[in-house]
Amino acid sequence: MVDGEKPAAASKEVRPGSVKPELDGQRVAIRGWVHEVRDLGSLVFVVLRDRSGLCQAVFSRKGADANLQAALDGLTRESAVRVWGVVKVAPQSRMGVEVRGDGLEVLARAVERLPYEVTGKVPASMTTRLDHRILDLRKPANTAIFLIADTLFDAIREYLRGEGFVEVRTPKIIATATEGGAALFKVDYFGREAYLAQSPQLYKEELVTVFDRVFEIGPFFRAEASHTRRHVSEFTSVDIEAAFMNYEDVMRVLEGMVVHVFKRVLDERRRELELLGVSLRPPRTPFKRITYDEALRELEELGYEKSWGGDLETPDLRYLAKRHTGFYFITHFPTAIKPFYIQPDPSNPSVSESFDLMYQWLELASGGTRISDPSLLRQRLTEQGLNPESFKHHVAVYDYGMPVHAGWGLGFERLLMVITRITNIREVILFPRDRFRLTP
RNA sequence: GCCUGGGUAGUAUAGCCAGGUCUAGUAUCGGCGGCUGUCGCCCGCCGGACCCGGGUUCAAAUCCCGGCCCAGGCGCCA
Repeated sequence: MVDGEKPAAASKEVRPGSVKPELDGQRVAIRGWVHEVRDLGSLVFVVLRDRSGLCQAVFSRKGADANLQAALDGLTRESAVRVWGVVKVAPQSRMGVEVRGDGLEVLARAVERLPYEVTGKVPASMTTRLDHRILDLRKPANTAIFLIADTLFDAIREYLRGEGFVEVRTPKIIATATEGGAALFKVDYFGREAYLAQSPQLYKEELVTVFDRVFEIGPFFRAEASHTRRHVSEFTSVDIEAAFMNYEDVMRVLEGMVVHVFKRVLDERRRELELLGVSLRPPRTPFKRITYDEALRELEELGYEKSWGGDLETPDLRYLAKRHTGFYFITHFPTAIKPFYIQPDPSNPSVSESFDLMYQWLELASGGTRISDPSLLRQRLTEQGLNPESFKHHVAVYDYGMPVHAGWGLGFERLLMVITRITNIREVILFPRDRFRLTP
């Protein structure tokens, strides 16, 4: 930086993404990261980037003072810099506008040789991308995913609060397996055995007797050795639970929330959707609903016979997706394949008041009416081979006025996959944890 | 856990099936030089790699065995 060349006090601090033709003639200062440098000799183009977007600054070496010369000569990609100059409409530039640079200060220099091409000139494998995740996230299309995620969080909270839900946090370190089923991570809790929570299920049910409607957005853990594009060890769940509601009521909350989220993303994240090449349309409610029995019948029509009582497996769901594009619910699963807390249908106890929200063949959420009768709950615990003694704190709550209630859990990242059209869940998690990856 | 496929410069790949012509090609990258309108800038020169161990063979990036690491599918689930 040079005497007399410091940005004038009058220059306006702007982000790269807000350098628009409307600012023509304005003195600006911009902080960001060097996305690209194209050095033509006496003319140097520097593309600046931050989360708002890109802009081009152009510097002339002719007449540049020694400090600017030195800064341009030693400029490396991904360095954090401050650039100042005058905005000019520039038809000869593809962006249509650029900053005629007067000065450039390197705020934090990046090393010459990066392990990863942020500009995307060379493709990178998933492993390489995740090993250098911070550089990978700087790629505008990847940044876009998480700006959309930010809107998702906000839209979900906005919608659920609007429906009278109170945001809560339940423990992630627990003493016993909550539901059986999924494998849990064991942790050493001051010498005692403890586990990482796989869901807030029991806590959120208990909490409806206090707040009547609760929701939680939080991390949960599964120690399954799964190795697919839609499973990770640590994921984010959006959970709700509501007193005085049944499965049909919470299905309406769920589809309403999905539509609301789509609308907010469409309103606020046009640029990001464009970066991802996604054209979104909000789904229409009500979503299609088919029962488990109907699903079996459809499978049969498609030529895949399946005996009643088993869970719908991945291949089954893929077949069903041929008929059901977009969002749809599958309801009334056999009681036997559902967790102990699910309410059997009073008119036919072999099926339950349960549902899964599907997007094509991807399971996004599952939920249902919960058992509210204490003796039925104890009976179901025993039937599922669980020890009622380990659930005594939970079951006790049912003796203190537990009304009919219902809820669901939604995989946040899976919804994000649907919206961004990303097919590997690792890409929609900042720092994913899977069977093989614990760092960075 | 089971099944399939794969590991070549910092990154992404060609070569492998049909061993020798590979002192391993290309792109990107980094260094140096040139270039006043680039926008995947361009041009020239330079730099950098066969996952590890063993075996077969006159000869191994290439074939065989073992190991390590990874990707995907399934099961299970969100």
